[in-house]
Amino acid sequence: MPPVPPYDPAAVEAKWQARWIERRTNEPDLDRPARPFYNLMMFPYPSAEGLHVGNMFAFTGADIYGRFKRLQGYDVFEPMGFDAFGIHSENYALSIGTNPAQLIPRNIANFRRQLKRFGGMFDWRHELSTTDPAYYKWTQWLFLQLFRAGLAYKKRAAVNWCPKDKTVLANEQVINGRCERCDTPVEQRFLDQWFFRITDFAERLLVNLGQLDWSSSTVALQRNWIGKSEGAELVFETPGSRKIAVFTTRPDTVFGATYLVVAPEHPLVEELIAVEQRAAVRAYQREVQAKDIVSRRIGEKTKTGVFLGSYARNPATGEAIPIWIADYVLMEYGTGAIMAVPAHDKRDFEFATQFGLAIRQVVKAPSPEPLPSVSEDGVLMQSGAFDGLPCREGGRKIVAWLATRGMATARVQYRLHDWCISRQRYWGPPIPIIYCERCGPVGVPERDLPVELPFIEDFRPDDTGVSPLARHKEWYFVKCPDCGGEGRRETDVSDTFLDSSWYYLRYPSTEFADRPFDPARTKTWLPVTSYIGGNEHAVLHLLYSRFVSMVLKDLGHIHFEEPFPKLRAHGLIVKDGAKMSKSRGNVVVPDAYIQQWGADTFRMYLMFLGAFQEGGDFRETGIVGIRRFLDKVWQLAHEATPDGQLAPETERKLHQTIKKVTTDTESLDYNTAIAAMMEYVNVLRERSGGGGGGGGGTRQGLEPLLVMLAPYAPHFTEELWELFGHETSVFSGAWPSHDERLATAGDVEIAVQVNGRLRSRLTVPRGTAQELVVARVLADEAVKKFVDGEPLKNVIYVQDRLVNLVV
RNA sequence: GCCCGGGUGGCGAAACUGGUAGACGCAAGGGACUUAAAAUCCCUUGGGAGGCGACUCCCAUGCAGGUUCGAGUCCUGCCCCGGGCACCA
Repeated sequence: MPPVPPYDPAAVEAKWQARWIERRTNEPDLDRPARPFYNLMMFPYPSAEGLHVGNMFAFTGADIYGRFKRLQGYDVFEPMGFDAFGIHSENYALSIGTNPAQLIPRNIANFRRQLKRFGGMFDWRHELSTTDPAYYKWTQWLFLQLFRAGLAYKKRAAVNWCPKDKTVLANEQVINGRCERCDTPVEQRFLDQWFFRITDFAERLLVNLGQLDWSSSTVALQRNWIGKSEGAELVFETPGSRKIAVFTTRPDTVFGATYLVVAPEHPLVEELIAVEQRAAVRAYQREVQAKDIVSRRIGEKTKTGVFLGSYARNPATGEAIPIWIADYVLMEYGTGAIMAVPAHDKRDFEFATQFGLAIRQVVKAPSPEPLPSVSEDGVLMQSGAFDGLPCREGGRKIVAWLATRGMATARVQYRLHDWCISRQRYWGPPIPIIYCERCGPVGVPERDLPVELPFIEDFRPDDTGVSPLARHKEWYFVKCPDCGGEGRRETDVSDTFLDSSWYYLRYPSTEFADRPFDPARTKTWLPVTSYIGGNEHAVLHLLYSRFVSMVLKDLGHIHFEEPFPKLRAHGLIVKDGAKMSKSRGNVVVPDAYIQQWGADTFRMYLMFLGAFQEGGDFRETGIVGIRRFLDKVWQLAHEATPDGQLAPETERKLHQTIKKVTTDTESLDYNTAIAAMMEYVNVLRERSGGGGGGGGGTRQGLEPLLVMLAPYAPHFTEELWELFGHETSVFSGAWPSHDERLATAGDVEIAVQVNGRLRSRLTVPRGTAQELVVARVLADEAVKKFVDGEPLKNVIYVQDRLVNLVV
């Protein structure tokens, strides 16, 4: 027998990557697929550091699934692209003094090289980048669809402002109330911003969650984010007949409302200030405004607030109660005003204690507990005619009673806010609006799209609080498309999440310059068949994408409203127990590992690290185990005989392996699928008389293994598939099916217990009847010792698994 | 504080609807081959006790209880770790 050539991953992988391109292996027919399968993974942000192992872990897992579906006979479309706009890129570009327009293409080129090297089944004909004018033309189009449908509007809203850098900061750039770059305390500033009315879709976004086949963790994150609360709006009247509406989830506690709090920005504040409190209130309002948004929202230890000097009537008790302003009440939630029930709310209790306000208990908890007692399990007390009622029932009755006087309405409240899409920055698609002195804000007509982002030498944000685009005069001043009069462009760019909210629609249609997505292609390929990504995008990206799909469906552009009926979240790869990040300096780049071990080994190693949907800690010990496994398969294949019957045990193991690898790959349990293939290879090797020569397996035993292994180690299996004389790709083959009869043939070992404790084992043919098993067990010395002549009280028999004698 | 995960050998992890805990892999120890090393192959490996030995018994899945013939798995109450939300009324 000739010596087996060594397995040289670099050569094998280069050969097959070239051949896949030549043979167009990864390019499905997008127009006439027999069984379309859109295999999507979350596209990366092309950082300067390059693709890290976390990206590769995610993409490998998704790629395995796509290749698996391909082998099951689907026409799998697996595209890849780059999410390259945004503050991330811009800040990095600022820090190294390069324009992002020059930086990003370099980063993309590097990512593309890495993505090709790891062996993904990507259809590169359909690559896209969100920074490409051919792409963002349609991002702008999307904005205009929303604008024309009345779903985009402008509103003054608070932003974080660094007074030293004179720029708007994203929330992530504010660390402990200070600018992450210069450490200056950050302030709130109010600027006009574009918003999308996503809150109009809150209920639909919530209800639809019920029909989605998604990882439960992701569903929970979305549900929390939407944050539906059911409660009531109650009205408190002032002696001057001003009505102050409050939202509460606990209308049952209204008899315990001893004061009101309104947000410092509440429009009624002006009318409610008593003369003698004017100075104090003004000072407080200024103090609140000087805080940044982040630290205001993340509760501080001590509460602050000021008495307005006026009173309102509690609609239940008729008492006059004081009105305060405090920044623990937020203008953007509910009505911007609350009824404070210090006995039954932690925050109100803290505030009341601090300022010496009345505390009145109105709920009696089932077991005595100190105030504040927030449980809804108790019954009402000190609540007039409602005493003794359980909280929930009492709440409903109180609302009904107050409603007769127009003082209450049941209502729901969501915590979801409208989506602010404006960014006073440079690196994004310009929002396609022109402000005309005569016509107001006018959408840029479609024929004038894209509104190209001009190349600006100095793209730093400046002290005007508007985007650097405003400095580019010939870009900034334009004619109004409606009346031809003087106009100016909107200088804000849009949020990166708008770019990524529709990219899955673009992939199948990238070659069409005249439409965002081709109707026929969209009909064929969407919604996405399988979407795999990380939970870091569980909320914003996925929620915005769902919202955009709903809008496009309502406007008649697409035929579905849920873009991702099936979604799986992969786990996170961490390093030394911590998330990989540039600042921690623990980012692991895959290149060196691929260089040393090859892409196939490294792919499998990442998948073998732990459960795909749970993630794990990256270590390098153990890579060699995968390489040893591949070497064994390589050896077996080279020594394999062309034919020959499989031994019964081998055949049984093969069918068990097919069964397990099929179900495990389907459920993304890649680590156990790999383990099953390892077990099978161990059996083949025992059969063939160990390694180092002697026999090898047979092709019958190995070909199904190669197919099952192909999604995991695509280059490696192509090479051996070819060795076996196949002229087409292993991915043109068919996934093996198992024969249940063969998989379960043979003997089984049964556990023998006495009183639930394992005392012996017994090997019998599968399917042996209880009587026979029990008879043999009772004859067993090891068992007799424990039964000790006692009569059997009970015998538990689990077919083919266990017998338990109870004495 | 609330909502998700999770806690199993020296390490990464397995374990179907409750049914032989530790599959698979790493590391470690011993042996074979070799002038030697690497590579490869074979054996051992949760802890404890007993036996020359094939073996036998006890303990063991974060902690404390419970349900059950039987619990890593179900229930109750705690502790710890990771992630998300967070003054959301």
